[in-house]
Amino acid sequence: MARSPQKKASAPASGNAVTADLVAVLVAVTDGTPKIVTIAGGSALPSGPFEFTHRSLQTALRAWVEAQTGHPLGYVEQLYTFADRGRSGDAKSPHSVSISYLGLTREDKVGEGFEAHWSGWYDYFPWEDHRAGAPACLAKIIAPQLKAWAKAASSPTLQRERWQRCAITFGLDDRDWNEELVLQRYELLWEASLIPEAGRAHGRDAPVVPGKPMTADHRRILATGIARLRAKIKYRPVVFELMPAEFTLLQLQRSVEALAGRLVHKQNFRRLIEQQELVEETGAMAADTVGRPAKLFRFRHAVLAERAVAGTKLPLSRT
Amino acid sequence: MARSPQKKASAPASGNAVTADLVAVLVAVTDGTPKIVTIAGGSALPSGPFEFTHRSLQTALRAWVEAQTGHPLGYVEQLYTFADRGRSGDAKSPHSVSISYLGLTREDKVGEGFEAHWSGWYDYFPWEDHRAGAPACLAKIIAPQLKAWAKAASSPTLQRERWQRCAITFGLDDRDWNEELVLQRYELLWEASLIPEAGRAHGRDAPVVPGKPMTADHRRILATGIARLRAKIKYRPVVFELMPAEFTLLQLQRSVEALAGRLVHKQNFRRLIEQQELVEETGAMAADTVGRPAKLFRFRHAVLAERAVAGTKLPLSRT
DNA sequence: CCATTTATACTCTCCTTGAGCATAAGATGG
DNA sequence: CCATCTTATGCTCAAGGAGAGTATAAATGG
Repeated sequence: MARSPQKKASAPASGNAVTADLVAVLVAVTDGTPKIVTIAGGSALPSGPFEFTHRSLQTALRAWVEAQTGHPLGYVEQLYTFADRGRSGDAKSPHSVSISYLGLTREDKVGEGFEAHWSGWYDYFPWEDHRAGAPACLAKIIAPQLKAWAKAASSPTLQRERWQRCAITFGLDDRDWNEELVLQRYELLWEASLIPEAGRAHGRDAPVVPGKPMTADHRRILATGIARLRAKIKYRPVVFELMPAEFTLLQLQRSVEALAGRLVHKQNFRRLIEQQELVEETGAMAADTVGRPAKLFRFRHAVLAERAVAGTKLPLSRT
Repeated sequence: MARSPQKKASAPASGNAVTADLVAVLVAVTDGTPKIVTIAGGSALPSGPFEFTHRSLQTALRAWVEAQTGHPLGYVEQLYTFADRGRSGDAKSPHSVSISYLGLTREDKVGEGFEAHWSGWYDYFPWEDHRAGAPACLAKIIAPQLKAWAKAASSPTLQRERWQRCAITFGLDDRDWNEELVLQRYELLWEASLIPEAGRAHGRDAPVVPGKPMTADHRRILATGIARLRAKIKYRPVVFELMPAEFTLLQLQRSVEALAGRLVHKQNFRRLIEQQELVEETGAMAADTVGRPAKLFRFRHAVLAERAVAGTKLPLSRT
């Protein structure tokens, strides 16, 4: 337990040595697929020890990613810090604080000859992609398993409460799907022992929920990152960090949809983008297109000064 | 720099020992004043080393605060993790990672005989309280200083950019005040060397911006906490963590206004609270009141199940 | 020319939000 | 008892925004 304040003022105490790790969720969107940098065959997020030769965590993360990709990292945001005991599964390992970050780039910026590569994030969370309607695995696998878990509660009241939580979190029983609840959904599946990482004693069957697992709590960190990004794109112009220099409005829309995991109304999307003056025409038209050619746009960097701080909006509001 | 991923998988590395500190922003609202727990005569936030006898950071923080106040801590949320080198100002001190938390309680829950006591948070950020209109210090002191700082930039373009940032962030030049930009405002004042903690070489005058300073970066952490809370009350029912069991709608409104630092339209506030069914009547009426007696309400804890996750709203939207 | 695909311009309705008016129900001082 | 002050509470209204649909334009490949 931390000492109580009357015993000390504010100087940091010594002793209590731990190690500090950085874990990064590095996102890109290519052809309507949100991707993340993974290592170890897609079973882990890139991570490494933080070294204090840097002025700050942010600096360290940028330097690390730049060394890996050869390009500066666009948007960076701290996600969460974990310090759970035995986090690595080994109770004897030194205690470690893991500081996770979300970073946005473009896929083409990854350097050569690295173990790291890009994996689609829906490989890890297949139930999160609702662009073609609710995924089959939701109704066929997840909902029944959650129902069974709810039924297994000790009292009828608890059973009802459990199921209500499941229904709200996963949009079951005709409730609306809320794409921002990525972390809550993952944690609920964990609680119900439907996630391999939960590693509890299971009955006859191993957990059957689809989705690729990851080392330690990396999938939880990824869930945190996805949730944060899905929330962020609605009020900050961060999507543009994931776009090429020039793009059509449909490409932009597809990227937003890829991240949010749901479709948006095309005309309304354009209306919002244009009325906020987030983009400007380049004058050129898209070349390789099917159908009527679209104008090419570029991000108006001026808005970063005008409203980086003031907020923007995308048509992804709760219904 | 962190090692690049191709050299390692995901097991935490040893070496690189640091210490982990917890720093807490513990908030209560009494009589329309938002307060925080401070130590050292109000010059620091409560902080202490994290010990790994706890399962998680959250657990450690709760235990620590409970030991101090004798009551469980209501809402807890992680704020940010700092690991800046020389954070404590002493380059030779062991490197330390500071993990900050926001916690909500009630003032009456503080135990006896502790150095810790409550300080009004506007003592540290006088320019953040706009309930009685824009504070005088904004126009009289801050705006001129910022203007001088902007003028001091090397080129006309830079000068304009600086001033535009100032105007947006502080709502100058007839712009709207955005109460959520607490951290950006503090950082801008820091950048302009108008904050004692910035500790740069100053000209003839010491910085003159009003507001009590704090040790190290504690005031920055407090700014982060205020900003987070101001954002949060708009879409999560967290205000109730700060209210007594029974309250009138006006009391609730005053608490929201205290946190947000701005007034809200009374009738619209009630409309929103009631139509979301956040509260229920207790049947009793407020006793010690002036004017027509108000009904007493209590928080409907059912909404935590119904929509803890789904979101709520308060009439504090951007205009 | 046709169907098909995508782009782009409008329209329409419903709901939310900000704001104000009006009335009710207490206390207080004369 | 009345006038006045203060707070509570109910109701209306107008403007703007969001969701959804219609219509037309511009390209492609038969």
